[in-house]
This record gives sequence, C-alpha cells and structure tokens, in this order.
Amino acid sequence: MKIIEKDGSIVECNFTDEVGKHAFRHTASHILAQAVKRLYPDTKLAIGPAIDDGFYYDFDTEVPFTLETLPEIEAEMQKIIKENIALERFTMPRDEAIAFVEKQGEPYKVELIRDLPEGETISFFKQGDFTDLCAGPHVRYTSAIKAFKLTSVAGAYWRGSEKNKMLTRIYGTAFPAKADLEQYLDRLEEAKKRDHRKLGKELGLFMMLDEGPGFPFFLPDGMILKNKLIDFWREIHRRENYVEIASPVILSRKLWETSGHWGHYKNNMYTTTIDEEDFAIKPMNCPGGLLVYKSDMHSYRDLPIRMGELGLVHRHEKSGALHGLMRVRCFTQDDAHIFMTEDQITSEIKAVAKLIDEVYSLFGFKYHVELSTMPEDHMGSEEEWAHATQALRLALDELNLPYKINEGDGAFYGPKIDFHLEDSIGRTWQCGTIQLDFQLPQRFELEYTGADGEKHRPIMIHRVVFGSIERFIGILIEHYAGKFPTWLAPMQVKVLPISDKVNDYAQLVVNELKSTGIRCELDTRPEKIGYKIREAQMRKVPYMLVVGVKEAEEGTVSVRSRDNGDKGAMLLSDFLADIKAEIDQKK
RNA sequence: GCUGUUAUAGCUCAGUAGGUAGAGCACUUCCUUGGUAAGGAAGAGGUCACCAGUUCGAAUCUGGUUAACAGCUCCA
Repeated sequence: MKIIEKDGSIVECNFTDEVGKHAFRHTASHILAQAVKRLYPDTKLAIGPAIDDGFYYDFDTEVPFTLETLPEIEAEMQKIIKENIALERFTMPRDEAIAFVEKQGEPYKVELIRDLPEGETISFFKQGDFTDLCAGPHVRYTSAIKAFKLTSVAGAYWRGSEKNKMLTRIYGTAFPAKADLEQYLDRLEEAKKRDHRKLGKELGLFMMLDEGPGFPFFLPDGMILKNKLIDFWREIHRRENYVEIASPVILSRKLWETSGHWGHYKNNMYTTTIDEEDFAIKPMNCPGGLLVYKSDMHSYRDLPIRMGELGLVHRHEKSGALHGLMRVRCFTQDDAHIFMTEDQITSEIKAVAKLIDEVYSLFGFKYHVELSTMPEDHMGSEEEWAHATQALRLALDELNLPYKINEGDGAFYGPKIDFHLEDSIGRTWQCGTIQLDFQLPQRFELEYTGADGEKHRPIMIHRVVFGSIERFIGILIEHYAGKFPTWLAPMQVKVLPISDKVNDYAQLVVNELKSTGIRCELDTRPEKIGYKIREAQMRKVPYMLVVGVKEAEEGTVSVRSRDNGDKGAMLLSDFLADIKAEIDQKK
C-alpha cells in the first residue's frame, strides 16, 4: 500500500510497519470524523489519532453519542469507503490556516493551530467534502480501509485535562482484511475470559463488596496464593541479605509533615484523630523504615542496610480509578529501603534490577522499563534531581536495559525506574519500581559514621519487586488464565475415587500426599468420575488422581494432568517424587 | 472525581406496555457404585441494590444515593 507522508511525498508501505499501520488507522479516524460531520453537521471536531489497537476521534456534540449511534455512523463510514475518495494534502501559512478553520467553525482546531509556532506551515488533509487539520501520514484512498469496527464510546477531557470540557470519544479499529478484524475481536473475547475479576470470583480467590469499595477480601484459596508469593519473596530476600521489619499502620501527623507526605500526598491519605492528635494511615512505608534506621547508630561498615517490609498501605484512590485487584485502596507493598553510601548507588540499583528480572522471568513475564523524571510537585533542588536521575540512568545503561523516559512522572521525593507488566488485554501496569531518594535522609537527618570518623548522610533507595502483592496477583491470574503452576496452585491435587468401595484407599493416598506437604483434597461424593473430573478441571487443579479397585490393589494412582490429560497409572511414590520435584523447581 | 452504561436467587441471565417473579448451573435430600469434562428425581432459595416521589397499587415510571463496568484524569 502507498501512503502520503508528512512532507507530501508518496511512499510504499505495509500494514505490518508501525508507520503503515498508523497511517491506515489514522485515515480510518478521518473517515469516522467525516461520517459524523455528514450525519451531525453541528458536531465540533477535536482530535483523532491512531492508537496501538485502532483509532479514536474526540467530538464535541450536542446530541449524545451512545452505542446505539455507532451502527448508523458505521454505515455512513462504509459509504465513504465505497465512494473511494482520494486523500489530498495541502498546506497554508499559519495565519491563513487559523482563518480557514475559524471559517469552518472548528474552535478546537483553532486552538490547536494557535499552539503551533509562529511562521509554521500548517498541513491539511482533504477527502471530498471533509477537510481536517492534520500532519499525516495517510493512505491515499478511503477504499483502503477494508475492515473496521467502532468498538466503544466514552468521555475524554479536551487535551487530557480534567479542568477542560468532557468530550465524546468514539473508539474503533481497522484492518486491511475482514479476517484480521475478526481475529482481533476474537482475541479480545478470549482475553475477557481471563479477566482476573471474573476468574477471581470463579476460583474463589478474592472478592469485592459494597461494604469496602476498593478494599479486597482475600478468600482462603487466594490467601494460599498470596502466602506462597510471600514465602518466595522472603526466601529470595534472605538470600540477598535483606532484613525484615514491620512498622505501624497509623502514625502521627508530625511524622508525615517531616516526610513531606502531609504536604504532597494529603489528598490520598486517610486521616484520623486519636486523643485529639492528628494521625494518618500510612500510604507508604518509608517513614517507618526511616525511624527504624534512626533508632540506632550506624557505621559505614554496616552499609548498605537493606530493610524489607511487607507493608499494608492505604490510599484514597478516586472511585473511578478502582479496578479489581489492579487498582485498590489498600494493598501490600513488598517494600524495601536500602540505606547506603554514595559509591554504592550503582551497584545497589543494579542488584535490585537483577532481582526484579529474576522474579519476572520465573513467571515468564515480559516487561518494559521506564525512567520517570522530576515532577512539578517535588521536594529538593534541580541539581539533586539531576544527580539522582543520572545515577539511575547509569545503572540502566550498565545493565543494557532498554527503557523509555517518562518525563515528570517521578515520585515527589525522587526519580524512579518503573517496571511495567501487561494484563490480558494488553493494558500495562506498573509493578516493580526503584526510586532514588536524597530528600528523606535529609529531612529525617539520617547519619552514619564514615571511615574518617565524621558523620555522613546516607542515600536511600525505595524499591518494590511485586509492587503491590494484590496487583501482582491480578496480573498472575490473567497471565496464567487461572491455571497456576503447581507450586502456586491453591489446590495442587484432587483425589477422585471411582466408587465408595475405594474411599479407604483414596484416603490413604490423601494422607500420604498431605504428609509431604501437598495441598490436596478428597472427593468422596457419590458422583461419576466424569463429573468429579469436570469439576476439578474447572477449578484448574493441576493434578487429578483417579483411584479405583485396580489402583487400590496395585498401590498406584491414575494421573490426570490439568494441561495434558490422562497420563496413565503410576506408583504413588513415583507421583510424589515427580510433583515434589516440580514444586521445588517452582514449575 | 468526570462522561456514559448497568444493578432481578450463591453464579450466569430471562421476564413484567404498573397488579408483589422465572430458567440453567450451584446447594440440600433420595435413587444410581459409575473408569477420565455434566446419571436421574425431588426440595429449598429473591421484600427484583438502597432511599424518596407519582399511583388504588412500583421490582417495572420519576428523582436521588450507593456500587460495578468502559474510557478520561490520577496511580503500586
């Protein structure tokens, strides 16, 4: 396919290229806008870019667009595609362009052009009766859009600011062939089936109630999962020479004033009054860790001190932001604060990044890394921030970790490296993070005695690996579609006697499994074996042991694996050896 | 928080142009002792999210509240 480039030149391009895909869907978005203008001429146009999975266009409209409006718009788009209109690029000087869009009656476009530099040449794309301010690129004819679908309609703020007017955004997607579109829609359907909120309910892992919006209840099986993750966490942190502390959930306002949270994080904190004094429920664990550090004298020989804490934090998230376990109002951070000397910075950051990589690799996660820099609302001088940011950059470069810069997204006390994991429909969630902090050690006047006998100020790292254990569990549920590896599965083995004649033998098998620490259960209900299997399978239990008269006589079990089906009979002792090895290897 | 949508049994959902509700699965009991994804029968279970209003009468109409869902904003 050929596209019209930003400079007006015609180049050959493919849908598989990012540029080609972008141009293709951007054109689809123009067709959407053209259709809307034809049907609802009073609608004002805002912006309409291509995005990862499709495109959208924002409209300011008097008539509310709903899902019911979409088929009508789709039909008009289909007409435009059939008309096979050529796209033409033309340019105008800035002043003329402003006059042009003003005449068109498009106030949002006027604002967009006004924000472009003086003297800039403004480019437009015209397709028949529709002209839009646009840099391009685009495909050459509307007929290129062979398959498209408008998927949803939602509100979106003009220019992404909640201070601005809420516009109506129509989302859609487009492909060069019908089959591709269908495949994409099927994939979305599949993804919905692994939604952690659905699976969490089906598998009895956790629940959300009106009684506590954003505050998850962990059910017995979810608790097993959580505790297994925590066991694993403790194991690797012991190995990496971390110590573990626990600090209180409620602490005095004075502490939060010292830490700066009272000033910079107040809107997200739950507060309370005890004996007429103000207190806050901790939204972060760091101040507690700082107090622990301060409670004792430290020599440079003690550093780095790696102080872990599985801390339950509470944050008042906006109601509309809540999302299953991914975004909650109380969660457990697998936190640690590392207190160190300046020349330990790079090696400590690298060690943490490696630890995070080790954990994510164990689960088979792909992740991407972002470096977040100084936000507008921050503590400390720009020089300190530059210094800290440079230290993070250096560590990433030495590790050869590719990363993208997230301008202005750092914590208020320091820049950070974020590790993002994907959920089932491709949304990414920040999990691990490494934050470098020069501020809190100053505010809390932390010290250590150097080799020179003088007092020095340590530097601090805040870091999490899972991020939030709750969020991590949400990601895990979707990643495995509820089929957890044996070491994590809440129920590892289900023993299924064929008739109650073999219940005694089945009980023996269960006792044997339990004595080696296997999480298992016996199903003695007077149901047929197919029924019991179906139930265990839907519960996503990794192994089902079918036992009948034959097995009882031979001391065997017939193994059925969740993932590979019937594996035939084997000695109970052999099965035990196999499953123990699997669990030890965290498979 | 904002825009839009939604709320009926434990779960998934149907229903009623206003006359106090129904299915499948799950649950309980009984029959069936069955070899790798649903054996059969019976029973129990809901003041239709909550609060007001309109009406002779509201689960159904109107308003509000709460929560959930999608997106925006914000974030681990």
